[in-house]
Amino acid sequence: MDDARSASPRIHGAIAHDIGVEIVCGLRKPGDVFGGEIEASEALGISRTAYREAIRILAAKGLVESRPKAGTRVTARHRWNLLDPDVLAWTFEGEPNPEFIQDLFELRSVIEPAAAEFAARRRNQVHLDDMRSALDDMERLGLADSEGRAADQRFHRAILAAAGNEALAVLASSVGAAVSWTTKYKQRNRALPRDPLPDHVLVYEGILAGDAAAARQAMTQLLHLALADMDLPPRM
Amino acid sequence: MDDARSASPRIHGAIAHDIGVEIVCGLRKPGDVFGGEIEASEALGISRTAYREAIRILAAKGLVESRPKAGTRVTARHRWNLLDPDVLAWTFEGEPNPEFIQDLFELRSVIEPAAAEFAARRRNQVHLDDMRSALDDMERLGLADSEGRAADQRFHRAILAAAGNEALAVLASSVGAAVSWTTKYKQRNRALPRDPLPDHVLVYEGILAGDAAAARQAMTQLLHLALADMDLPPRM
DNA sequence: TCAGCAAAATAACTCAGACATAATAGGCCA
DNA sequence: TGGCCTATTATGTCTGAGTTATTTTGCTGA
Repeated sequence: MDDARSASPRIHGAIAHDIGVEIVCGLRKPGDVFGGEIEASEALGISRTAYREAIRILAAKGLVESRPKAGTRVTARHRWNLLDPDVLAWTFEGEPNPEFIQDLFELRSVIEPAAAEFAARRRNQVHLDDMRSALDDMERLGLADSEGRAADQRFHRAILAAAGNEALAVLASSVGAAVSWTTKYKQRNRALPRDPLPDHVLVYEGILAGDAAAARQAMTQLLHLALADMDLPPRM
Repeated sequence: MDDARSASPRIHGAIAHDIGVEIVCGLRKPGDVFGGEIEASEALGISRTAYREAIRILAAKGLVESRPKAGTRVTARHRWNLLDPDVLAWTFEGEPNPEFIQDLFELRSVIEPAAAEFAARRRNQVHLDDMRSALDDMERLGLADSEGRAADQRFHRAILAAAGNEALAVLASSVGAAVSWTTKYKQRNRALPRDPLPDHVLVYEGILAGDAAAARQAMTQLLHLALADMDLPPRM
């Protein structure tokens, strides 16, 4: 009937997805209690097994908490793993809170310049080759093309690899994906205020030269450009 | 017998914990396949239900992946949610990779100065009062005392609250907790190279004055001090 | 009236066994 | 050799029963 589901998620995954979206979208608020397993599961038309596994997934991401007798309820928002890839994706399926989007952009503006700085210090030839290659593809294809945007992401991934910090890499990867949801969401129907390629090249040159300060500065500049593409009101 | 478990984890939680620790400690390597559910569950002396729910938890954190016929296997490390609070805690139960610890310190040295900077711009009186109060407790109790260290954490939490960035806050909270595991792990049996309180006061004064650059600088200084307490070899 | 304790109620939790589904492996045929 | 088709197998799903832990209720006694 209403199978707006994606490829082939098993039932528990699909239910976890659905309830997860309901939570992050605010349809279910912190403190809200789920009906008992039997009622809730048969309300969804699934078995208790599948329902329970879905709840386990949500609990693993800090979205719900279940205790005997007390029942299962949505946890306080500060307990949520907001940067979990799934939670992030679910958040951007609905219409995410503008303030949260700002938070993510801000977080990226903290992470990526630092990554560029580290990359300038620790890059090796392979990293530089990857960046150069991605840059060439970007120039050849342009950012209007989807492959061109893939090249853009390759460029950023190469920088993260060069930064040599695993924790930073997984974090930036999640945040970067979320931010790209946003830009895709807005369909980038108008031209960018300025060609972004020169800024990318500046970042690359800074890293190539091993100039940490220059790389950081160039990356900051690049992100400001991306931010200008959004119509988010500037924060203080 | 071997009940090093915390409060009252249900079976599935306990098993998820145990297997999770085995994975992050490298006892089970990426690509390793788990035996079939029936064998694995009865090897652990539990039912298939509980075993499956444990696997669901691990899958939600990106540590394992299971597909029909192919079986359940440990995923590649770059897929792991390294910053998930549980994964972080499990990592620090074993003897974590020194490089990863360095990564976390480095990540904190990226996040917290930025948080201090934002806090200097956005703090209100309540935030300032919280910081001041925490600072007073720290002075009164000292960092040798456990309550004194709790005050230290309150200080940092107040800064994060003042920074007004939810994503930054949850992230810093996880990383900060992990870093504190490390320092507790080392039992801080020797005196700090310098009294950390003056540095804390400098951070506070920067935020109080609304001087973003000063707050950032002071926080960076503070973290360098904490880093010096560890015996990690300095990176380039 | 209230503090403390015991019993009942209720929800999640665990177990066992069966069947369904899907992806792989291997054989079969052209 | 190449592609298709079947058999295998592990995960996925369902059902129903029984267990456990926590909250709530209600009782008792001070």
